[in-house]
Amino acid sequence: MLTASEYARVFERPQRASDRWFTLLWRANGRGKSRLGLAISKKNCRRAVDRNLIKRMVRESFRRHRGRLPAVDVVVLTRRGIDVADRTIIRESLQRHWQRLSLLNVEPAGE
RNA sequence: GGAGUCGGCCGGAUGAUCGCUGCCACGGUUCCACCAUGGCGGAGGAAAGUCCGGGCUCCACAGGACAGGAUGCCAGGUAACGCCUGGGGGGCGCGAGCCCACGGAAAGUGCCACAGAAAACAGACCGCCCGACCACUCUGCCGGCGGUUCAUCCGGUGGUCUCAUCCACCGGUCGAAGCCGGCGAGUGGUCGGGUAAGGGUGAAAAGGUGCGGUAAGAGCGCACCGCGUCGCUGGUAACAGCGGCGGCAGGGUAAACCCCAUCCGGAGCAAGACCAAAUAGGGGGACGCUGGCGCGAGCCUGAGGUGUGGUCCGCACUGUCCCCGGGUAGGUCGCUCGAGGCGUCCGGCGACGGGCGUCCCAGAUGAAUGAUCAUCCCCGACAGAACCCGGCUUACAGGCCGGCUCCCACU
RNA sequence: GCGGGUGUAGUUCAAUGGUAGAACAGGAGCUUCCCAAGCUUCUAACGUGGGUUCGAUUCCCAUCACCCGCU
Repeated sequence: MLTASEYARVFERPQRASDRWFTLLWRANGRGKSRLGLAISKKNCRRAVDRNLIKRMVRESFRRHRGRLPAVDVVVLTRRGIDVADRTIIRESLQRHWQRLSLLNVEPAGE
Protein backbone atom coordinates (compact mmCIF):
# COMPACT_ATOMS: atom_id res chain seq x y z
CA MET A 1 0.00 0.00 0.00
CA LEU A 2 1.31 3.35 -1.02
CA THR A 3 -0.62 6.32 0.26
CA ALA A 4 -2.01 7.63 3.50
CA SER A 5 -5.53 7.54 2.10
CA GLU A 6 -5.22 3.81 1.38
CA TYR A 7 -4.18 3.20 4.94
CA ALA A 8 -7.00 5.38 6.18
CA ARG A 9 -9.50 3.34 4.13
CA VAL A 10 -8.43 0.20 5.97
CA PHE A 11 -8.48 1.81 9.41
CA GLU A 12 -11.95 3.18 8.72
CA ARG A 13 -13.79 -0.15 8.62
CA PRO A 14 -11.40 -3.02 9.30
CA GLN A 15 -11.79 -6.67 10.06
CA ARG A 16 -9.23 -7.74 12.60
CA ALA A 17 -7.31 -10.63 14.08
CA SER A 18 -4.57 -10.60 16.67
CA ASP A 19 -2.33 -12.71 18.84
CA ARG A 20 0.40 -11.95 21.34
CA TRP A 21 2.76 -10.35 18.79
CA PHE A 22 0.71 -8.87 15.93
CA THR A 23 -2.62 -7.26 15.14
CA LEU A 24 -3.81 -7.57 11.53
CA LEU A 25 -6.40 -5.25 10.05
CA TRP A 26 -7.78 -5.93 6.60
CA ARG A 27 -10.43 -4.88 4.17
CA ALA A 28 -11.28 -6.16 0.71
CA ASN A 29 -9.87 -3.96 -2.00
CA GLY A 30 -11.50 -5.27 -5.19
CA ARG A 31 -8.19 -5.23 -7.06
CA GLY A 32 -7.81 -8.97 -7.52
CA LYS A 33 -4.65 -9.18 -5.43
CA SER A 34 -3.56 -8.61 -1.86
CA ARG A 35 -1.51 -5.67 -0.67
CA LEU A 36 0.57 -5.18 2.49
CA GLY A 37 0.90 -2.22 4.81
CA LEU A 38 3.13 -1.93 7.84
CA ALA A 39 2.63 0.02 11.04
CA ILE A 40 5.53 -0.74 13.35
CA SER A 41 5.27 1.77 16.17
CA LYS A 42 8.24 3.19 17.96
CA LYS A 43 6.35 2.78 21.19
CA ASN A 44 6.31 -1.01 20.99
CA CYS A 45 9.73 -1.33 19.45
CA ARG A 46 12.23 1.26 20.39
CA ARG A 47 15.33 0.48 18.39
CA ALA A 48 15.53 1.17 14.68
CA VAL A 49 17.40 -2.08 14.14
CA ASP A 50 14.55 -4.10 15.62
CA ARG A 51 11.91 -2.23 13.65
CA ASN A 52 13.72 -2.84 10.41
CA LEU A 53 14.19 -6.49 11.24
CA ILE A 54 10.50 -6.99 11.95
CA LYS A 55 9.52 -5.20 8.76
CA ARG A 56 11.84 -7.45 6.77
CA MET A 57 10.43 -10.56 8.35
CA VAL A 58 6.84 -9.47 7.73
CA ARG A 59 7.57 -8.56 4.11
CA GLU A 60 9.35 -11.80 3.42
CA SER A 61 6.64 -13.85 5.04
CA PHE A 62 3.95 -11.94 3.15
CA ARG A 63 5.80 -12.52 -0.10
CA ARG A 64 5.91 -16.24 0.44
CA HIS A 65 2.21 -16.53 1.31
CA ARG A 66 0.83 -13.94 -1.06
CA GLY A 67 -0.43 -16.37 -3.69
CA ARG A 68 -2.92 -17.94 -1.35
CA LEU A 69 -4.31 -14.72 0.13
CA PRO A 70 -7.63 -13.13 -0.89
CA ALA A 71 -7.80 -9.69 -2.45
CA VAL A 72 -7.48 -7.56 0.66
CA ASP A 73 -5.43 -4.65 1.89
CA VAL A 74 -3.88 -5.84 5.14
CA VAL A 75 -2.12 -3.67 7.71
CA VAL A 76 0.18 -5.37 10.21
CA LEU A 77 0.60 -3.72 13.59
CA THR A 78 3.01 -4.80 16.30
CA ARG A 79 2.23 -5.29 19.94
CA ARG A 80 4.31 -4.72 23.04
CA GLY A 81 7.20 -7.08 23.62
CA ILE A 82 7.79 -7.83 19.98
CA ASP A 83 11.36 -6.51 20.20
CA VAL A 84 12.42 -9.17 22.69
CA ALA A 85 10.64 -12.09 21.04
CA ASP A 86 12.50 -14.91 19.36
CA ARG A 87 12.70 -14.87 15.56
CA THR A 88 11.31 -18.34 15.01
CA ILE A 89 8.31 -17.57 17.24
CA ILE A 90 7.57 -14.42 15.25
CA ARG A 91 7.86 -16.37 12.02
CA GLU A 92 5.41 -19.04 13.21
CA SER A 93 2.97 -16.38 14.39
CA LEU A 94 2.97 -14.75 10.97
CA GLN A 95 2.40 -18.07 9.24
CA ARG A 96 -0.66 -18.74 11.38
CA HIS A 97 -2.03 -15.32 10.52
CA TRP A 98 -1.66 -15.84 6.77
CA GLN A 99 -3.20 -19.30 6.88
CA ARG A 100 -6.17 -18.01 8.79
CA LEU A 101 -6.61 -15.13 6.38
CA SER A 102 -6.46 -17.39 3.37
CA LEU A 103 -9.29 -19.57 4.70
CA LEU A 104 -11.67 -16.66 5.25
CA ASN A 105 -14.50 -15.72 2.94
CA VAL A 106 -14.02 -12.09 2.31
CA GLU A 107 -17.09 -10.17 1.35
CA PRO A 108 -16.70 -7.88 -1.63
CA ALA A 109 -15.75 -4.33 -1.04
CA GLY A 110 -19.05 -2.66 -0.46
CA GLU A 111 -18.87 0.91 0.68
C1' G B 1 57.55 -14.67 30.87
C1' G B 2 54.46 -11.27 33.72
C1' A B 3 52.38 -6.38 34.61
C1' G B 4 51.36 -1.75 32.33
C1' U B 5 50.96 2.36 28.85
C1' C B 6 50.24 4.80 24.05
C1' G B 7 48.88 4.71 18.86
C1' G B 8 46.72 2.42 14.48
C1' C B 9 43.37 -1.30 12.25
C1' C B 10 39.37 -5.17 11.60
C1' G B 11 34.06 -5.63 13.02
C1' G B 12 32.31 -13.17 10.14
C1' A B 13 33.93 -15.15 5.02
C1' U B 14 32.70 -17.69 0.26
C1' G B 15 29.19 -19.73 -3.29
C1' A B 16 24.07 -20.98 -5.31
C1' U B 17 18.71 -19.96 -5.81
C1' C B 18 14.27 -16.91 -4.76
C1' G B 19 13.16 -11.65 -3.52
C1' C B 20 13.74 -5.73 -2.38
C1' U B 21 16.00 -1.04 -4.23
C1' G B 22 18.99 3.06 -7.31
C1' C B 23 21.42 4.01 -11.98
C1' C B 24 22.75 2.60 -17.07
C1' A B 25 21.83 -0.08 -21.77
C1' C B 26 18.47 -2.34 -25.11
C1' G B 27 13.40 -3.72 -25.89
C1' G B 28 7.81 -4.15 -25.00
C1' U B 29 3.51 0.65 -27.06
C1' U B 30 5.20 7.08 -29.67
C1' C B 31 6.73 10.26 -24.80
C1' C B 32 5.78 9.74 -19.42
C1' A B 33 4.43 5.94 -16.13
C1' C B 34 4.80 0.62 -15.92
C1' C B 35 6.93 -4.23 -17.26
C1' A B 36 10.86 -7.79 -19.03
C1' U B 37 16.21 -8.93 -19.83
C1' G B 38 21.36 -7.79 -18.89
C1' G B 39 25.19 -5.01 -16.31
C1' C B 40 27.06 -2.01 -12.21
C1' G B 41 26.12 -0.60 -7.20
C1' G B 42 23.28 -0.92 -2.22
C1' A B 43 24.21 1.02 5.90
C1' G B 44 28.38 2.29 10.38
C1' G B 45 32.79 2.84 13.35
C1' A B 46 29.97 4.60 15.84
C1' A B 47 24.96 5.47 10.81
C1' A B 48 23.53 6.77 17.82
C1' G B 49 23.28 11.07 21.55
C1' U B 50 22.33 16.06 19.31
C1' C B 51 27.02 18.54 22.89
C1' C B 52 29.86 22.08 19.56
C1' G B 53 31.53 24.03 14.60
C1' G B 54 30.79 24.91 9.31
C1' G B 55 28.64 24.37 4.18
C1' C B 56 23.78 25.01 1.76
C1' U B 57 18.75 27.54 1.63
C1' C B 58 15.26 31.32 3.07
C1' C B 59 14.33 35.76 6.06
C1' A B 60 16.48 40.23 8.24
C1' C B 61 20.51 43.73 7.88
C1' A B 62 24.31 51.25 6.77
C1' G B 63 27.37 51.35 11.03
C1' G B 64 27.74 51.17 16.23
C1' A B 65 26.10 50.29 21.28
C1' C B 66 23.29 47.62 25.14
C1' A B 67 21.31 42.97 26.66
C1' G B 68 22.19 37.60 26.34
C1' G B 69 25.34 33.37 25.45
C1' A B 70 30.01 30.87 24.74
C1' U B 71 35.24 30.57 25.25
C1' G B 72 39.71 31.80 28.48
C1' C B 73 48.40 29.69 29.47
C1' C B 74 51.28 30.32 24.45
C1' A B 75 52.06 29.18 19.30
C1' G B 76 50.29 26.63 15.20
C1' G B 77 46.53 23.67 12.12
C1' U B 78 41.65 24.35 9.99
C1' A B 79 36.13 26.46 6.17
C1' A B 80 35.24 26.81 11.43
C1' C B 81 35.16 25.02 16.43
C1' G B 82 34.25 24.36 22.97
C1' C B 83 38.29 20.12 18.13
C1' C B 84 43.41 18.64 16.98
C1' U B 85 48.98 19.20 17.19
C1' G B 86 53.39 21.08 19.48
C1' G B 87 55.23 23.79 23.63
C1' G B 88 55.02 26.18 28.85
C1' G B 89 53.27 25.83 33.99
C1' G B 90 50.89 22.83 37.98
C1' G B 91 49.40 17.87 39.99
C1' C B 92 49.74 12.19 40.06
C1' G B 93 52.80 7.87 38.95
C1' C B 94 59.30 4.09 40.20
C1' G B 95 58.50 4.73 34.90
C1' A B 96 56.40 4.71 29.88
C1' G B 97 52.68 8.03 30.59
C1' C B 98 48.10 10.35 32.43
C1' C B 99 45.05 14.62 34.30
C1' C B 100 44.12 20.18 34.56
C1' A B 101 37.54 25.88 32.57
C1' C B 102 45.24 27.10 33.51
C1' G B 103 42.87 35.38 32.55
C1' G B 104 41.81 38.95 36.78
C1' A B 105 40.92 38.71 44.20
C1' A B 106 46.21 46.22 45.10
C1' A B 107 37.81 47.90 40.54
C1' G B 108 33.70 46.84 43.61
C1' U B 109 29.85 43.59 46.16
C1' G B 110 28.69 38.93 48.58
C1' C B 111 29.93 34.28 51.35
C1' C B 112 33.41 31.45 54.66
C1' A B 113 28.85 26.56 58.89
C1' C B 114 31.15 23.93 63.34
C1' A B 115 35.48 24.64 66.11
C1' G B 116 38.60 28.53 67.61
C1' A B 117 41.00 34.19 71.42
C1' A B 118 40.60 35.85 66.51
C1' A B 119 37.90 34.25 59.68
C1' A B 120 39.85 39.45 57.19
C1' C B 121 41.60 43.99 60.05
C1' A B 122 44.46 43.93 62.51
C1' G B 123 44.59 42.52 66.99
C1' A B 124 46.15 38.65 71.24
C1' C B 125 43.18 33.34 74.74
C1' C B 126 46.90 30.36 76.96
C1' G B 127 51.97 30.92 77.07
C1' C B 128 57.08 33.57 77.24
C1' C B 129 59.74 37.98 79.07
C1' C B 130 60.50 42.84 81.74
C1' G B 131 59.12 46.44 85.51
C1' A B 132 56.32 48.04 90.03
C1' C B 133 53.64 46.50 94.38
C1' C B 134 51.74 42.71 97.95
C1' A B 135 52.12 37.85 100.37
C1' C B 136 54.93 33.49 101.36
C1' U B 137 59.28 30.40 101.10
C1' C B 138 64.37 29.54 100.66
C1' U B 139 69.23 28.31 100.14
C1' G B 140 72.94 31.70 98.60
C1' C B 141 75.63 36.48 99.08
C1' C B 142 77.13 41.20 101.64
C1' G B 143 77.39 44.36 106.05
C1' G B 144 76.66 44.94 111.36
C1' C B 145 75.84 42.83 116.33
C1' G B 146 77.28 38.35 118.51
C1' G B 147 81.27 35.77 119.60
C1' U B 148 81.59 29.28 122.60
C1' U B 149 84.63 24.80 121.60
C1' C B 150 88.03 22.25 118.46
C1' A B 151 91.20 22.21 114.36
C1' U B 152 94.10 24.88 110.55
C1' C B 153 97.03 29.09 109.13
C1' C B 154 100.01 33.70 110.10
C1' G B 155 102.87 36.72 113.50
C1' G B 156 105.22 37.47 118.31
C1' U B 157 107.29 35.82 123.12
C1' G B 158 109.18 31.92 126.18
C1' G B 159 110.99 26.81 127.03
C1' U B 160 113.89 22.35 125.00
C1' C B 161 120.29 22.65 122.43
C1' U B 162 121.73 27.74 117.47
C1' C B 163 118.61 26.24 113.31
C1' A B 164 114.81 22.64 112.33
C1' U B 165 111.16 20.12 115.20
C1' C B 166 108.01 19.91 119.35
C1' C B 167 105.38 22.24 123.52
C1' A B 168 102.97 26.46 126.17
C1' C B 169 100.89 31.44 126.11
C1' C B 170 99.23 35.98 123.65
C1' G B 171 97.31 38.53 119.35
C1' G B 172 95.21 38.14 114.54
C1' U B 173 92.65 35.37 110.65
C1' C B 174 88.76 31.88 109.81
C1' G B 175 84.30 30.73 112.18
C1' A B 176 78.57 27.62 114.00
C1' A B 177 73.60 29.01 116.16
C1' G B 178 70.72 33.46 116.73
C1' C B 179 69.15 38.79 115.65
C1' C B 180 68.89 43.24 112.32
C1' G B 181 69.38 45.45 107.46
C1' G B 182 70.22 44.98 102.22
C1' C B 183 70.70 42.01 97.76
C1' G B 184 69.15 37.58 95.16
C1' A B 185 66.11 33.34 93.70
C1' G B 186 61.41 30.89 93.55
C1' U B 187 55.96 30.54 93.98
C1' G B 188 51.15 32.92 93.85
C1' G B 189 48.30 37.43 92.94
C1' U B 190 47.29 42.58 90.99
C1' C B 191 48.71 46.42 87.67
C1' G B 192 51.61 48.41 83.58
C1' G B 193 54.43 47.11 79.37
C1' G B 194 57.27 43.94 75.50
C1' U B 195 56.46 39.76 72.25
C1' A B 196 54.14 36.55 68.03
C1' A B 197 59.02 31.77 68.79
C1' G B 198 55.54 27.92 71.05
C1' G B 199 50.28 25.63 72.38
C1' G B 200 45.41 24.76 70.75
C1' U B 201 40.97 25.12 66.63
C1' G B 202 40.26 24.88 61.65
C1' A B 203 40.31 23.58 54.87
C1' A B 204 42.62 28.22 55.71
C1' A B 205 45.08 32.34 60.92
C1' A B 206 50.82 38.12 58.37
C1' G B 207 56.56 32.83 54.04
C1' G B 208 59.91 28.02 55.33
C1' U B 209 64.68 25.83 57.42
C1' G B 210 69.17 26.83 60.04
C1' C B 211 72.56 30.06 62.60
C1' G B 212 73.25 34.49 65.11
C1' G B 213 70.76 37.71 68.26
C1' U B 214 67.56 39.03 72.56
C1' A B 215 64.91 40.10 78.97
C1' A B 216 61.77 37.09 75.96
C1' G B 217 61.19 37.34 71.04
C1' A B 218 60.66 39.01 66.12
C1' G B 219 63.38 39.44 58.66
C1' C B 220 65.80 42.20 64.09
C1' G B 221 70.50 40.47 61.19
C1' C B 222 72.69 36.68 57.90
C1' A B 223 72.75 32.14 54.42
C1' C B 224 69.67 29.08 51.23
C1' C B 225 64.75 28.44 49.26
C1' G B 226 60.00 31.22 48.31
C1' C B 227 57.71 36.21 46.91
C1' G B 228 57.68 41.16 44.66
C1' U B 229 60.28 44.44 41.49
C1' C B 230 64.15 46.04 37.96
C1' G B 231 67.66 44.63 34.39
C1' C B 232 70.20 41.19 31.15
C1' U B 233 70.26 36.57 28.38
C1' G B 234 67.55 32.50 25.67
C1' G B 235 62.79 31.77 23.31
C1' U B 236 57.86 34.13 17.96
C1' A B 237 55.36 33.57 22.74
C1' A B 238 53.66 31.30 27.24
C1' C B 239 57.91 30.96 30.18
C1' A B 240 62.82 29.81 31.94
C1' G B 241 67.85 31.05 33.68
C1' C B 242 71.20 34.62 35.88
C1' G B 243 72.22 39.15 38.49
C1' G B 244 70.84 43.55 41.38
C1' C B 245 67.38 45.72 44.69
C1' G B 246 63.29 45.26 48.50
C1' G B 247 63.09 42.23 54.37
C1' C B 248 58.06 41.08 52.40
C1' A B 249 53.46 43.54 50.09
C1' G B 250 49.56 39.81 52.34
C1' G B 251 43.58 34.77 53.46
C1' G B 252 40.26 31.79 50.30
C1' U B 253 36.22 31.71 46.84
C1' A B 254 35.21 34.35 40.16
C1' A B 255 32.27 26.11 37.65
C1' A B 256 29.24 33.41 43.60
C1' C B 257 27.82 38.25 41.28
C1' C B 258 31.39 40.66 38.52
C1' C B 259 35.74 42.92 35.46
C1' C B 260 38.87 42.21 31.05
C1' A B 261 39.83 40.00 26.11
C1' U B 262 37.91 37.30 21.85
C1' C B 263 33.72 35.29 19.13
C1' C B 264 28.38 34.93 18.04
C1' G B 265 21.98 38.07 13.20
C1' G B 266 17.60 34.37 13.10
C1' A B 267 15.70 29.86 11.44
C1' G B 268 16.30 25.15 9.67
C1' C B 269 16.03 20.25 3.74
C1' A B 270 9.19 19.33 7.20
C1' A B 271 14.99 24.90 4.73
C1' G B 272 13.62 26.36 0.01
C1' A B 273 12.08 26.21 -5.44
C1' C B 274 8.55 24.39 -9.05
C1' C B 275 4.05 21.73 -11.23
C1' A B 276 -0.86 21.34 -9.73
C1' A B 277 -6.80 18.01 -9.34
C1' A B 278 -11.76 18.15 -6.72
C1' U B 279 -14.68 21.43 -3.45
C1' A B 280 -15.52 26.21 -1.29
C1' G B 281 -14.34 31.17 -1.63
C1' G B 282 -11.66 35.97 -4.19
C1' G B 283 -10.85 39.24 -8.79
C1' G B 284 -12.09 40.33 -14.03
C1' G B 285 -14.92 39.82 -18.67
C1' A B 286 -19.02 38.23 -21.78
C1' C B 287 -24.04 36.62 -22.02
C1' G B 288 -29.21 35.96 -20.07
C1' C B 289 -34.04 37.60 -17.15
C1' U B 290 -40.91 39.36 -15.27
C1' G B 291 -42.04 43.79 -12.93
C1' G B 292 -40.65 48.02 -9.77
C1' C B 293 -36.99 51.90 -7.95
C1' G B 294 -32.48 54.51 -9.54
C1' C B 295 -28.85 58.77 -14.50
C1' G B 296 -25.78 54.52 -13.08
C1' A B 297 -23.26 50.67 -10.17
C1' G B 298 -26.95 48.01 -7.93
C1' C B 299 -31.24 46.59 -4.80
C1' C B 300 -36.18 44.34 -4.18
C1' U B 301 -39.64 40.95 -6.35
C1' G B 302 -41.14 37.06 -9.16
C1' A B 303 -40.42 33.94 -13.41
C1' G B 304 -37.06 30.21 -15.11
C1' G B 305 -33.74 26.01 -13.70
C1' U B 306 -32.36 21.75 -10.26
C1' G B 307 -33.95 18.22 -6.37
C1' U B 308 -38.18 15.65 -3.77
C1' G B 309 -42.77 13.49 -5.84
C1' G B 310 -46.84 9.11 -10.46
C1' U B 311 -48.83 14.47 -11.44
C1' C B 312 -50.43 19.38 -9.52
C1' C B 313 -50.04 22.29 -5.17
C1' G B 314 -46.28 22.55 -1.66
C1' C B 315 -41.13 22.41 0.29
C1' A B 316 -35.61 23.10 -0.35
C1' C B 317 -31.63 25.13 -3.36
C1' U B 318 -30.17 28.51 -7.30
C1' G B 319 -27.80 33.14 -12.38
C1' U B 320 -24.75 30.61 -16.89
C1' C B 321 -20.02 30.38 -19.37
C1' C B 322 -14.88 31.78 -19.82
C1' C B 323 -10.25 33.78 -17.90
C1' C B 324 -6.75 35.14 -13.79
C1' G B 325 -4.16 34.66 -9.18
C1' G B 326 -3.47 32.40 -4.26
C1' G B 327 -3.54 27.52 -2.60
C1' U B 328 -4.97 21.99 -0.20
C1' A B 329 -4.50 16.58 -1.57
C1' G B 330 -0.81 14.70 -4.73
C1' G B 331 3.82 15.07 -7.42
C1' U B 332 8.91 16.91 -9.19
C1' C B 333 13.48 19.09 -7.76
C1' G B 334 16.75 20.06 -3.65
C1' C B 335 19.61 14.60 -3.31
C1' U B 336 24.53 13.46 -3.52
C1' C B 337 31.27 14.81 -7.13
C1' G B 338 32.38 15.86 -1.84
C1' A B 339 36.62 20.90 2.86
C1' G B 340 35.58 12.93 -1.19
C1' G B 341 38.34 7.89 -1.16
C1' C B 342 42.95 5.25 -2.49
C1' G B 343 48.20 5.30 -3.99
C1' U B 344 52.68 7.99 -4.30
C1' C B 345 56.20 12.12 -3.86
C1' C B 346 57.50 16.75 -1.41
C1' G B 347 57.33 20.47 2.96
C1' G B 348 56.55 20.22 8.39
C1' C B 349 58.75 17.43 15.12
C1' G B 350 53.39 17.09 14.49
C1' A B 351 48.22 18.38 13.62
C1' C B 352 48.23 19.41 8.57
C1' G B 353 49.35 21.43 3.70
C1' G B 354 50.82 20.98 -1.55
C1' G B 355 51.81 18.28 -6.35
C1' C B 356 50.79 14.05 -9.49
C1' G B 357 48.07 9.67 -10.72
C1' U B 358 43.63 6.98 -10.17
C1' C B 359 38.38 5.81 -8.68
C1' C B 360 32.91 7.20 -8.56
C1' C B 361 31.62 4.39 -3.77
C1' A B 362 23.62 4.12 -0.80
C1' G B 363 20.20 8.00 -2.07
C1' A B 364 15.18 5.49 0.05
C1' U B 365 10.25 8.50 0.94
C1' G B 366 4.74 3.46 4.81
C1' A B 367 11.05 4.50 3.89
C1' A B 368 15.30 -0.61 0.52
C1' U B 369 20.00 -5.88 2.70
C1' G B 370 15.80 -10.68 3.77
C1' A B 371 14.77 -16.13 3.11
C1' U B 372 16.54 -21.11 2.01
C1' C B 373 20.82 -24.23 1.31
C1' A B 374 26.12 -25.63 1.49
C1' U B 375 31.27 -25.12 3.47
C1' C B 376 34.74 -23.08 7.14
C1' C B 377 36.03 -20.69 11.83
C1' C B 378 37.24 -18.13 17.37
C1' C B 379 29.88 -19.43 16.28
C1' G B 380 29.59 -13.40 15.44
C1' A B 381 29.17 -7.48 20.16
C1' C B 382 27.15 -2.49 19.95
C1' A B 383 23.86 -1.39 16.54
C1' G B 384 20.27 0.75 10.69
C1' A B 385 21.81 6.34 6.43
C1' A B 386 17.15 10.26 5.75
C1' C B 387 20.65 17.44 3.19
C1' C B 388 26.04 17.09 3.66
C1' C B 389 30.73 17.55 6.18
C1' G B 390 34.56 18.37 10.56
C1' G B 391 34.86 17.16 15.77
C1' C B 392 33.33 15.61 20.78
C1' U B 393 30.72 12.10 23.78
C1' U B 394 28.44 7.47 24.66
C1' A B 395 27.66 1.77 23.45
C1' C B 396 30.57 -2.50 21.84
C1' A B 397 31.75 -9.98 21.49
C1' G B 398 36.23 -11.00 19.81
C1' G B 399 40.79 -10.17 17.34
C1' C B 400 45.35 -8.14 14.70
C1' C B 401 49.79 -4.83 14.27
C1' G B 402 53.42 -1.49 16.16
C1' G B 403 56.15 1.92 19.78
C1' C B 404 57.53 2.51 24.85
C1' U B 405 57.97 1.49 30.44
C1' C B 406 58.59 -1.54 34.96
C1' C B 407 59.58 -6.38 37.27
C1' C B 408 61.44 -11.52 37.23
C1' A B 409 64.43 -15.52 35.08
C1' C B 410 68.28 -17.27 31.78
C1' U B 411 72.44 -16.38 28.45
C1' G C 1 14.79 18.06 12.55
C1' C C 2 14.41 21.76 16.50
C1' G C 3 13.36 22.92 21.63
C1' G C 4 11.89 22.47 26.92
C1' G C 5 11.28 20.06 31.66
C1' U C 6 11.87 16.37 35.68
C1' G C 7 14.81 12.64 38.43
C1' U C 8 15.10 13.02 46.64
C1' A C 9 12.23 7.30 51.88
C1' G C 10 7.84 2.00 49.24
C1' U C 11 4.34 6.55 47.24
C1' U C 12 3.30 12.05 46.80
C1' C C 13 6.12 16.30 47.54
C1' A C 14 9.81 20.05 50.45
C1' A C 15 14.63 21.96 51.65
C1' U C 16 20.18 29.70 51.33
C1' G C 17 26.69 25.40 49.55
C1' G C 18 27.22 23.52 56.12
C1' U C 19 23.27 17.12 60.31
C1' A C 20 18.21 15.88 54.08
C1' G C 21 12.30 17.06 56.29
C1' A C 22 6.68 16.40 56.07
C1' A C 23 2.35 13.39 54.99
C1' C C 24 0.65 8.56 53.79
C1' A C 25 2.54 3.53 53.85
C1' G C 26 5.52 -0.53 56.60
C1' G C 27 7.58 -2.82 61.50
C1' A C 28 7.39 -2.83 67.04
C1' G C 29 4.96 -1.33 71.51
C1' C C 30 0.76 1.00 74.45
C1' U C 31 -4.55 1.27 74.57
C1' U C 32 -9.18 -2.50 73.61
C1' C C 33 -12.42 -8.61 75.19
C1' C C 34 -10.99 -8.20 69.62
C1' C C 35 -10.62 -4.85 65.30
C1' A C 36 -10.52 0.18 63.61
C1' A C 37 -9.16 4.94 65.28
C1' G C 38 -5.63 7.27 68.66
C1' C C 39 -0.61 7.68 71.19
C1' U C 40 4.81 6.47 71.40
C1' U C 41 8.83 4.73 68.65
C1' C C 42 11.79 2.64 64.62
C1' U C 43 13.31 1.46 59.49
C1' A C 44 14.03 3.67 54.85
C1' A C 45 16.17 8.25 49.99
C1' C C 46 19.38 12.88 46.96
C1' G C 47 19.45 8.54 38.94
C1' U C 48 24.96 7.58 37.54
C1' G C 49 30.21 9.24 36.78
C1' G C 50 33.70 13.15 37.01
C1' G C 51 35.11 18.27 38.38
C1' U C 52 35.01 23.26 41.30
C1' U C 53 35.01 24.04 46.68
C1' C C 54 37.48 23.17 53.20
C1' G C 55 32.66 21.03 52.31
C1' A C 56 27.88 19.55 46.74
C1' U C 57 20.94 17.28 46.89
C1' U C 58 22.25 22.42 45.64
C1' C C 59 27.34 25.05 41.22
C1' C C 60 29.68 23.13 36.35
C1' C C 61 30.47 19.12 32.65
C1' A C 62 29.25 14.43 30.76
C1' U C 63 25.86 10.42 30.77
C1' C C 64 21.29 7.48 31.62
C1' A C 65 16.02 7.25 32.15
C1' C C 66 11.25 9.43 31.77
C1' C C 67 7.77 13.23 30.23
C1' C C 68 6.15 17.30 27.11
C1' G C 69 5.92 20.92 22.99
C1' C C 70 6.65 22.78 17.67
C1' U C 71 7.18 21.35 12.53
